[in-house]
Amino acid sequence: MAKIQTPQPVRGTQDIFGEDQERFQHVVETFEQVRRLYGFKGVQMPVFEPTAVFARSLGETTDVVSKEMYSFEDRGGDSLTLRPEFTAGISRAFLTNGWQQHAPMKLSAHGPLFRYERPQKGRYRQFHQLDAEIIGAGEAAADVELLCFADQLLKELGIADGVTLQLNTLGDAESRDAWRDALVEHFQAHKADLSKDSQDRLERNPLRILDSKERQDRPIADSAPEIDAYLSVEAKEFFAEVTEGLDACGVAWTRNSRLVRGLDYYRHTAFEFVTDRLGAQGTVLAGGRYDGLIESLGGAATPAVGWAAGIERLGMLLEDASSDSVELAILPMGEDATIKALSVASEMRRAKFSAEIFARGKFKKRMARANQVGALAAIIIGEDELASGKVQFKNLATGEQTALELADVVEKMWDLRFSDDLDNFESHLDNLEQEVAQLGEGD
RNA sequence: GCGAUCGUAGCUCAGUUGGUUAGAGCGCCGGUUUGUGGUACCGGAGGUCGGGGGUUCGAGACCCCUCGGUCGCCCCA
Repeated sequence: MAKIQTPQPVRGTQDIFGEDQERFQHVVETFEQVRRLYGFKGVQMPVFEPTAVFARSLGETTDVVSKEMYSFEDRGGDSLTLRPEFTAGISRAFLTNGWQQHAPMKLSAHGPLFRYERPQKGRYRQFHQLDAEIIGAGEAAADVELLCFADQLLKELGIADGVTLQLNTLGDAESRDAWRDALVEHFQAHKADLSKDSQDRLERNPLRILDSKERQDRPIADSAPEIDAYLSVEAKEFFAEVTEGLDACGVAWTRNSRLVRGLDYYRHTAFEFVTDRLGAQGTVLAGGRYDGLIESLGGAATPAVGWAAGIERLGMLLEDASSDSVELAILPMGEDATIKALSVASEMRRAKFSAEIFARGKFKKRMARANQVGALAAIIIGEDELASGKVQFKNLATGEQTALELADVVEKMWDLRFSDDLDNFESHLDNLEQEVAQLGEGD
């Protein structure tokens, strides 16, 4: 057979394995746990949709649609797009499945997303997000619940330290338009002093000048009119309800009146959980209220809020990855023992212990391997054991070794697992106590 | 899309102004010890020097192109 040059992976894609995979898995599992506490139903969405789902919802204006989507024609000639986000697809599903009858709906999803961007750390062309949406709820309590969910998720992941919730309001449609006009007027007046990039932004996306990184833009951006002066009474009231709710839930936040969203369908609440630990990709979880989106997809005006968070970025912030551990190592010696090991292994696995057979290489090496994977105990099966019907059971923590019937092994393993869990629990408690003590000192 | 920087073994890297068969540590496999986790010593496997082209008697090194990583910018749904 002719050999070909081994194909390289596609730029910006990753093979997630080992420690990275464990981090990834931990993020997803924690998300699934917390989402249940808040009553969010999981949904599975298609990975591709008609291009119109994203093009229409995003407004077909920006680079986003024209340059950063994976769009292609399928064999039937339809234009399809690999999903670059969850929100538009979920909104489409809400409309095409008649989910209005269930409103308000609390939905959560996670999976791969695709954007044609220049890869950097924490930024890939195929990446993965967690997503939470509340559709059909126009009240501030929905924003609060969603933010509490996000806050608790970050805390459960143990990465809330050094991550701050930045919060802003974009007001309702009239507030937003009035503010936008005032901003354009302000920037127009100082156009000559703006950076080249920001002069362009003035045409395309003036709100973005507010968070420009150009030094020369800062004075102009910082002196720009605040949204607060343009908020309608209702919008002001709405924002107050959100912040009061957050305070009541014990969610820490800071006001960032420079925080904006690029797209027109955003209303009221906008937020980002930001860290300085990931370089230029500091946003770890972001979202807002998008009351205008579902209407732009051809549905009835439907209020909605949501957020999304990058799984890779969350994973990078985790302290350390807990690895999948093997509880029981089985070391057979000789062919007959290997067969026996297979039956012992399945018996142990049916008893809900993770078990692994180490049959290759020197015996010494295998024992070392058993130790390395963190097994609580090892079972040794050789000719003697085959004859006697018992196995050697070795506690790898103490080195203590005894001959046992298989039924007794199960019992021993329960004991070992229990005391192991207890140890972990106690050291976890110690850590918590230390943290509490430090908090006390800080005050 | 723009700018910068890097790419040598599974991993981290060394490789003198271009000069014979490309090295080290860790890891892996084996031996001293074919029934016990550590250490030591000995041995072994593993490399299209990211890829292609060029300059040269000679290229891992120099030049061009290309692919990929990283860090910014743009964008960020």
